[in-house]
Amino acid sequence: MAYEPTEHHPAFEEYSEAIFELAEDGVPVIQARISERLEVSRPAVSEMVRRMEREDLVEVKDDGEITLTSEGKTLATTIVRRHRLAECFLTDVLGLNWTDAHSEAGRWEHVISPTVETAMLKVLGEPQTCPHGNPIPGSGYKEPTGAVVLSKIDAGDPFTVVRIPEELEWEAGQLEFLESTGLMPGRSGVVLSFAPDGTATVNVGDTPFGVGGPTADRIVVTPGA
Amino acid sequence: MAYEPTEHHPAFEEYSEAIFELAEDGVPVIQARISERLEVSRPAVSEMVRRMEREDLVEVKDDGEITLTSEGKTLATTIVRRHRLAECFLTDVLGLNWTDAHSEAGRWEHVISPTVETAMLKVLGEPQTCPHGNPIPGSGYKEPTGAVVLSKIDAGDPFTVVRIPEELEWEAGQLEFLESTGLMPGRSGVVLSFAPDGTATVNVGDTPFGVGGPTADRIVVTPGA
DNA sequence: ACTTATTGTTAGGGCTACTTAACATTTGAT
DNA sequence: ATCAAATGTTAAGTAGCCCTAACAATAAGT
Repeated sequence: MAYEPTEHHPAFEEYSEAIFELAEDGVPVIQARISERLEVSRPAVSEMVRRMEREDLVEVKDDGEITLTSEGKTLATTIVRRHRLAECFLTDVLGLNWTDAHSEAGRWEHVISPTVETAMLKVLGEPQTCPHGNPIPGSGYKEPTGAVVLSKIDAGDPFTVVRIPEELEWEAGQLEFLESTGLMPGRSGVVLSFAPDGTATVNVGDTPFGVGGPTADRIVVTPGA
Repeated sequence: MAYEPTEHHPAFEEYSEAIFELAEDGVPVIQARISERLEVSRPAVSEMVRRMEREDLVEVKDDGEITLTSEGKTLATTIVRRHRLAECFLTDVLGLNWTDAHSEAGRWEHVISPTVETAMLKVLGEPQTCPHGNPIPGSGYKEPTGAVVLSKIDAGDPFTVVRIPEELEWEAGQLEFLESTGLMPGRSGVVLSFAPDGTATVNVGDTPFGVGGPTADRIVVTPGA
């Protein structure tokens, strides 16, 4: 019981998070992209953006680009931090797999209080990234220098996975696939070849497998083993 | 993100839980009591009860008594189980105090999935009660024979705390008080005296303290140390 | 018996967050 | 330059869950 609402409406949390992550992924932050990511209609986004503007969470530039205000950024980083912390917690403490952890964290992020957040940080030993390698805001994490996307690695060269951007986590089956192949942060492998359509063939374990062009364009790696 | 709704509306979860716990506490389950516990207006309860009746979660007897259908009972015990499991988890794994654990669990109960529930049970070693001593539905817990309320213990006699009913957990400051005095499940003490108004003076540690009549009427104990 | 308190219901709203349909505008491609 | 695609907005409506005000019925107290 005690269905205590959070300081901000859950929808505001959700939209702020989406805006933050789109920017993080290098996607232009416009209403249409938010509509796609949250799977809501464009009018719904239009209305929410207006409300968030009124509440001083976002600003809309003349060209339609949406940016978070400092208040909006605070909200967004709080939710993203809780999301990624929850993912760590769910995998490390509760033993969930990558995929489940991601979807569960999507609900947990809205109910984690400052008290619990602190307790989780302590139990986990102040992690700096989520299990997919994405930085936990406020942890002081610095992405390794020389990080590039997988598709930039030359055929024949080795690489080490840095992170799976949030954008890919949303594609159905993507996390399952990456987890099953072992293409996960910290793992090293070799790019065997590239097909004309951009598909990469890589090897991080026993068996080579193909990674689609758009996916290889997003996965962040460092050159070398 | 991924603000996935649970199978049932959160409000249905909340109402089912309230109904279950009122019955558990021996309070007649009528709309007025639900209204008080959930702190919503009577018309709101009236409407929700009608909707839950339509959805086959509850039945309303001629005298106004509300009972859960088997479907309603399933929902209620699920939520109560998750609530109490979360309380165990929050205190044992994350180190929260009694009071915080109770209010946090009020939100957690709505986001815990079957997968997480199973994982928590495993990590906690299949607990049978929450930190306040209330049974976790499905755990097979049996209340000790001879359990009575504190006010039934004779002055001068020893007792051991069994549980703090859910009803008391909702009173502001109650859990803080009980935790600070050490009047918690498993702890033993002695009833020193009863005042004419029912107030009990008890000792479970160094310093005797008073427990109000209505509270003493609810706390469940077993006679003996 | 009469008054008061308790309980449930109607009626009339409100707010949030969503939907579809329709339209206007902008952008891009050829 | 033109046609199509992409984008944002209005309008109108829905569902969920809540509110106050007002009223009717029942239960209880003196």
